Amino acid sequence: MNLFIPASLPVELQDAVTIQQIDAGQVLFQPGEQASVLYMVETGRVKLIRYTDGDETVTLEVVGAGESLAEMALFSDVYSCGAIAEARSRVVAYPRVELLAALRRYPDLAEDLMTLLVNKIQSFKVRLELRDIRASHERVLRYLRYLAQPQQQTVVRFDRPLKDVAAELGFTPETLSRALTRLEREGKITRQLGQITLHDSPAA
Amino acid sequence: MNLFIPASLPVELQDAVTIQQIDAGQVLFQPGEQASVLYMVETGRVKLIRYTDGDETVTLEVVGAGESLAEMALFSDVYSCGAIAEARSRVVAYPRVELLAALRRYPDLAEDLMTLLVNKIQSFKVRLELRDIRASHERVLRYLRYLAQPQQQTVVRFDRPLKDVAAELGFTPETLSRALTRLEREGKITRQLGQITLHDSPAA
DNA sequence: CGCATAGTTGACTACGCTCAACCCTGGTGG
DNA sequence: CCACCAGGGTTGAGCGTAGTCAACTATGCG
Repeated sequence: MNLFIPASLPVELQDAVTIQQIDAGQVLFQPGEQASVLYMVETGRVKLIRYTDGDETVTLEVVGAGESLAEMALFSDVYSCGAIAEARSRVVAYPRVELLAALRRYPDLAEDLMTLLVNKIQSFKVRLELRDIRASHERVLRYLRYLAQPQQQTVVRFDRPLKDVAAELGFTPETLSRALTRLEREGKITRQLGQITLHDSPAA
Repeated sequence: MNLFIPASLPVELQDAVTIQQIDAGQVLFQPGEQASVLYMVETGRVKLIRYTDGDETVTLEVVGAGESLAEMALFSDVYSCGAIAEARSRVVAYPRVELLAALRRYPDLAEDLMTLLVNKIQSFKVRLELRDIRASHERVLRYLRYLAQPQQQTVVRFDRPLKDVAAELGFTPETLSRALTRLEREGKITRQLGQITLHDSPAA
């Protein structure tokens, strides 16, 4: 029973679920809309954005495959931010009421969702921790190590433009670029063909 | 059925739960310890911290009354950060296995917890959004409005030293101080007796 | 072959950090 | 009761670093 594999769900939920294909740039929902659907990203990438007073947009979160989206739809009435696909994506849409009912009936499903939520909290915590590192090159280095850690690897490859990575780190593209060149100059990393390998990683 | 009111819980969970009094500065758990207990803060304030390479400590999160703590204890094996009471606090300790069992048996309980988790995700999102505002006075203003909004009020009163607030905002105490005086000078706020009242709030 | 976009590099600016001094309050002890 | 001290808060001066604006290159696409 896995929220990302519709076939594994109980039939009554399968009936309620819809799968949506969205192209890059397409809008999934806008802030203020009736929040009646919770999404899971099967493939692709969706970003959550918020519009500030000064007509700029801030990227709150980038949701990749295997992550949930708009969890607030479970208990809140309206979306507090907008969702736009960064790349062509497939998302599973769970209508709120049916999902809530299924969560009550199937503890496995509830546990699955709770795991997702807890993991998301963890990743937010990591992102906030990164923001507390002022020096750009150190923040970037920490970020790279964090990405490499799970796979126990020393190689990191980005599937998205560096400017998006910069935004996630809270930097401008220029600053990220300089940070990377500096790390390379210092011998901490090497770059080739868009993939980064880290050296001497005393992962804290 | 409310996770912060032990009396409202099913008896088998009541038996498993313990309530702890901790004084300011006291340690609840340390990073690396066996993560077998999830906590809810009844009263007081507990901060989650992480130790960086350079022996400094970073405050990841300040958990107040009515919030959960160490949710990762549900599914992870070790605590990834430490918890220290900022003030004398009462916390409810839920042993992991018993809690998981109860969550499976009582959908209301599960829903309650999911609400907590979703709310926490929301608050993280807000904090992250704040961090994207560079100018200190604007970030502070947004923060104040965010705090005032729920009570539909224009008055904010801090129950903790400004230096802690500064840390949560990602500033040094000096910067926060300057930002506040600037906001006051610009007529956006007024300060008196440690409480802040905001004016002309076009809450976005 | 343009055109758009991403990435890089440079020069300059701006703003938050650091260090320092100072004020103020509360608590402690003579 | 006052002297002393500690900590929080404020203010000032100078510095460092990320942002901004700009130009240039490289790549991909119509």
